[in-house]
Amino acid sequence: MDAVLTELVSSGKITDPQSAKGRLMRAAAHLFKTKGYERTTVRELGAAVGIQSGSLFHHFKSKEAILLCVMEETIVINIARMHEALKQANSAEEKLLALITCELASIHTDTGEAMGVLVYEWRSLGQDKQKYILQLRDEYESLWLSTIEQGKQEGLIQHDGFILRRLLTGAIGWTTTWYRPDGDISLDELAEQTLKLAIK
Amino acid sequence: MDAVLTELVSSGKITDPQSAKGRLMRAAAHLFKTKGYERTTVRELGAAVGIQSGSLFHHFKSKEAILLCVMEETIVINIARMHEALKQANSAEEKLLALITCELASIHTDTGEAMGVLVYEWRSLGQDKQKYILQLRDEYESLWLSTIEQGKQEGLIQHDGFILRRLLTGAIGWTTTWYRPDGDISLDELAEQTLKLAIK
DNA sequence: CACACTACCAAGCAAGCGCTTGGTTTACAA
DNA sequence: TTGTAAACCAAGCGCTTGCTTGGTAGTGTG
Repeated sequence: MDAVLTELVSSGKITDPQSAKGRLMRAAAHLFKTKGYERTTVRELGAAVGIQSGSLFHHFKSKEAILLCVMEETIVINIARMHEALKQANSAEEKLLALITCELASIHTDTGEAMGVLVYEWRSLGQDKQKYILQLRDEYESLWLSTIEQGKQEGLIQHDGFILRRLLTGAIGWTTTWYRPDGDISLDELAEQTLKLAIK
Repeated sequence: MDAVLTELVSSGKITDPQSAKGRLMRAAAHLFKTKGYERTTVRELGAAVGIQSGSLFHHFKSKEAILLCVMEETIVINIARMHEALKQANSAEEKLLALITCELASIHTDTGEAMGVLVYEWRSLGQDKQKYILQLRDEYESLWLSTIEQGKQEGLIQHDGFILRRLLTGAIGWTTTWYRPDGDISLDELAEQTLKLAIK
């Protein structure tokens, strides 16, 4: 558990991963990612943490609330980690690499399954919850856009900012389907290759 | 209906879009894309084409069979269109642009909804069907890889071929969530911008 | 006209779903 | 030791799901 995470837990902004609720959320993220939200039953969720299905509703008021909570906390964690990573970067190129590395890490380390759920299962939320999640991501996205804008001013980037960001979102997000961190190529190498899409 | 599509229909390789089955498949693609496969009921599918839910099973033996058929035919159509587009391209750069344009078109024209289903709903298929679909896409992918390889030999591309293809797959596929062909930027312009990810 | 075949309907079944309820155990503070 | 609240179980309710069944119009063929 890194420093950022510890801070978020002790300030009450996210659930302690050690707690019953936290373990349930990790199990839920795993099942939602591998089976999909709709195909995961509350009975499976209960069984995954060793309780009856009905007992889930002591912790969450509905199955959808579990999904929402998983998404919510993942965003909070990764925004915090992104801010932290940007602190140690100076030039636009360094910042861009930091953002890319951060986003790749969010997909391929501890929050990986939750991030997959965020990308693949947002339609399972009711419309108001979808808006709420989108709003949470806004802070995240504005960090990206301002960094890209800086890169354009430095002559590093030719693309339109919005378009480039969205193309990169897709490129990075898709790695969840094919990249394995324990394979031939390291996360940092993958980040370098991804950066080369934006600059040359 | 373009020439490629007409040929595929008359040779029996894909269902006539005018037929009852064809109309059902289009409606299914639409519902699966907007609501997701699991959240779409057979009653909705029936209602969408004006028949009872039970009558669906006269055309397909199961709901999953509808999903499979939608995916299958979309792949067949787009492989054919890709071959056609490559015929008119010579240099590696032209070929690459043709492939990108083709893939973008597959997502944003008539097969768009079915392509979205292909990307978002493959987990809803049983394992054997998943393998079958993956196998169908192999021909498609090998066209991409050989073109990228040609680009590398011409010094046009620096990236590793496999990695570049997968990054591009993600970048292009993700456009389904944000790009609208009737918006500010044309499909061809988007293709150009996408090409600039790979070459500079 | 008789026959066969395709396309459909009306009704409903068995199974599985999310969630509720009433009661019991556990943990810990007073 | 007692009181209280959190955490959980056992049972099952009401509803929806994919799919089946038995029967019926409509259409073309000999």
